[in-house]
Amino acid sequence: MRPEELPEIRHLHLFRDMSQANFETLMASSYAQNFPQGLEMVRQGDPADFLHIVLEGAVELFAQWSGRECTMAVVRPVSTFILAACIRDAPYLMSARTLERTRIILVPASDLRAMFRRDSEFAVSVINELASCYRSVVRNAKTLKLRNSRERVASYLLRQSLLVGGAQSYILPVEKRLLASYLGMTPENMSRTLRTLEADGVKMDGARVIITDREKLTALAIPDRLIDGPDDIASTNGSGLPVAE
Amino acid sequence: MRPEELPEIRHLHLFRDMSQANFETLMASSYAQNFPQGLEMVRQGDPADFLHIVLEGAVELFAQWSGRECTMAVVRPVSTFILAACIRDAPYLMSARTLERTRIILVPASDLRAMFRRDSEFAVSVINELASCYRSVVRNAKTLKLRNSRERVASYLLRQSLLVGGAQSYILPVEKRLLASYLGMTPENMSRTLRTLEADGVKMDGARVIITDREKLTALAIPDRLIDGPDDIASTNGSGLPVAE
DNA sequence: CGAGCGGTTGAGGCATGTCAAGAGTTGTGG
DNA sequence: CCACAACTCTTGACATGCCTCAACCGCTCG
Repeated sequence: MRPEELPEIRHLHLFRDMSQANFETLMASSYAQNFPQGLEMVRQGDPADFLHIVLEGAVELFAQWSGRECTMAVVRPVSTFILAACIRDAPYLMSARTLERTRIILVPASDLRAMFRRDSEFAVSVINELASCYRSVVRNAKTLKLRNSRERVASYLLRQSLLVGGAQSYILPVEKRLLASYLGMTPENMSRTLRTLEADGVKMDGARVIITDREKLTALAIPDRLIDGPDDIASTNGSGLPVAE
Repeated sequence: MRPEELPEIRHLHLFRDMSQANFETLMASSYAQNFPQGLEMVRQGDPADFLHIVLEGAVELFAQWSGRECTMAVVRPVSTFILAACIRDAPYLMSARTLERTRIILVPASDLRAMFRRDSEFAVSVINELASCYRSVVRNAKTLKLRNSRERVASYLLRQSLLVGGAQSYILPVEKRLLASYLGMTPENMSRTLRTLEADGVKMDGARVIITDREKLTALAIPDRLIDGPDDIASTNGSGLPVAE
């Protein structure tokens, strides 16, 4: 692990409040690894041996069942993932693959579990992290059950705009097919939906989103702080897809 | 609060490992309340002032958006709910209403937050509880995105059978319309789906479920431990709908 | 006994998925 | 540098899953 990386990790809410000595202990047993693009680094069902910290690149978390597959989240630097599985000492519920060349820090789950028993500040950080992540997934479930696909797309596009400072135009942070899977629809349906949304105040130009009538788009998306944020810790990471650990 | 209720609460994983003195302190600042059937006791968006412990009755957690509404979970004794909101000192993401006459213990959120900073055993319990709940919701999201409504019904019916000891016949723990909402479908669609499932090894007689061909039903449901369990702590409570806090 | 509610059934329509084909883009190896 | 392969994205045609609206049954409870 490069010395200049330690402050980046230390800066995470999860590691910010623990003692310096304990942080160093935890990092001493961890190690870095680089993965090429498109590599499945975690397979759902495997025992959760390591907390993963993304330092560079991007990781897709996805789930599989009966030959089907769907994107659950995208994790970008600097964030952690699969904390809950590590804590429960249970199998991963999701698989992970790299979307780009990616650099990861692996923190042994057993050391992690030992550490929050020793360092009560760290325990409090873990509690806050898990509570935030829990709320993110609940929000996700709400949008899936309460909004149709058209509304999900609209609210995603609007929310992304706010995340980049309310910009009238921005570039999608992920491929459309991945976004479609994340939003629970097929790429074809997504493509058609984007076309019809031109009548509702948003237009695409390749991967560029152009909001032509924010009021109209807002009327369709009906943003709700109990679904779309404002976010708790850790749910924004640049991909627009909340971190699910 | 009745003295005989304390051991029931103490028995929960969440409160099992803290010191007796601290448990008593926490309970001393809590109080019981009885609600009639059909009362909305928590409204989404309200500040989370109390952790709720269900001692008797049943509580539905549901979410609303733009005039629509869906059931997120049902909580039965003895369980807690809305832990995460209390920890984050954030607004409730879900509303709650009683399905029956219900007795609840209210634990002030501020005392709760103070307590896990003082009692490190309690902090570890909170961590485990949150991690379990997180995993429950992820499972929930997986079933919503990976299975169609027919498969969700089939796997629910099969899973319930296992929860009551692999019984060939059992009574639905909740009304069908509520179950439909929980599974993300309309009551009409649920009714029709149950009818067609007769060809797949399960038959209804009112609220009674009769499994006529377990193998056939299993082939349709394709149970998966990464979606359907085996459960972590706290996800089984008799309703068959995982507790979402 | 009648109102209200849960459940069921039918008819019809819309939303979404599936299959297929083609355009555009990217990456790779000759 | 170009040709080709692989992939994303788009579009069309079609099938179907699911919802909506409406009516009716049966039960419960005031």
